[in-house]
Amino acid sequence: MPVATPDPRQRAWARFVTAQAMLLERIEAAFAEADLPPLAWYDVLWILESEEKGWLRMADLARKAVISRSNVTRLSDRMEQAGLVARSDCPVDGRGTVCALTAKGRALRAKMWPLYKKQIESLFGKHLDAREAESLAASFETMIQSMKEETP
Amino acid sequence: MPVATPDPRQRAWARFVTAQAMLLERIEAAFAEADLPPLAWYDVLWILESEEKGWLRMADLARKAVISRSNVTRLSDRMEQAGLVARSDCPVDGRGTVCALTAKGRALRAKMWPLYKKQIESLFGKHLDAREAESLAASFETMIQSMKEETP
DNA sequence: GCCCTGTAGTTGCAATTGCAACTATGTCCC
DNA sequence: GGGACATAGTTGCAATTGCAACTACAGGGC
Repeated sequence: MPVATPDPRQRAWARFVTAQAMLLERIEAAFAEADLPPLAWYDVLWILESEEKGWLRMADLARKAVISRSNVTRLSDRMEQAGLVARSDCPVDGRGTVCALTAKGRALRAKMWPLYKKQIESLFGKHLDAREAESLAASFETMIQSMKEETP
Repeated sequence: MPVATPDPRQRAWARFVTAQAMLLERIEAAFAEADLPPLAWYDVLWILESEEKGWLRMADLARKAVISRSNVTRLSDRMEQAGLVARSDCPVDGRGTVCALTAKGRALRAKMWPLYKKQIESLFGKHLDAREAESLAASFETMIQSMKEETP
């Protein structure tokens, strides 16, 4: 990732990559230090909690969490063992499995959020004014949308 | 990462996390498909090439690439085996090791760049105008700086 | 010079990840 | 209804990563 390049887009990319690595590293460290599970667990819990129904098919969960199919399987293996989610056969598709949030999972997410929020604010949000944050959110949203459509 | 939250900073963070995962996934896939090494290799090659001297102490390389100490060791093990870098004892510090770019490493970076550039442009740069790119680069730069200073 | 403490890099080991099978089921078409 | 083909999820295996020792050397105080 060129740094001396005059192209602002490439500069933006270079900073993005570095910032991304540093931010996630710090946040994971903060969770670990507080004896909390990794960010990926939070992500899954939040995704499920955001669903009205409280559950999701494995493949949908994978897509929303942006992780591979085998990765969701393993991740939910561990989370199920910890009692945070519960899997069961999908009633409408014999091949499918649904992954549902448990009360314990909901509680853990709630417990993790204050720390996560604090980290987001102090490492990330603090350096953005409302205007920049909106713009950044919009830009990333466009990229995400475009990548999603890429292979529909 | 709350999505329905009204706070634009949290929205920005949520999109950032998702975009980051998708972007890196796509780029890694593009490299893999072209039978090229992963992004981390490119990073190391570029970091070394950006140094006037063409080499760096292991710890500095780790810091610049934002990876752990043991990770640089392993990464440079593999890259050295591939002939892309060469390690030797540091002349001024008996404990140290320097990692230097080889001609082959330089060549590989040059070979990877066009594809990488294409990906950056089509997935990321395309969705930013110059103004947004500048702003984004500046914001991330601030975050990076702040995190670096955090533990000096 | 010698001891004590700190730093550089590496390595062992356990955990996580990715890719390529593999199994089971659904869907389409005849 | 039966077979071909696609899809959902899981699993084996190899590669990568992270953390905690561990070794080797540096630097300061005596």
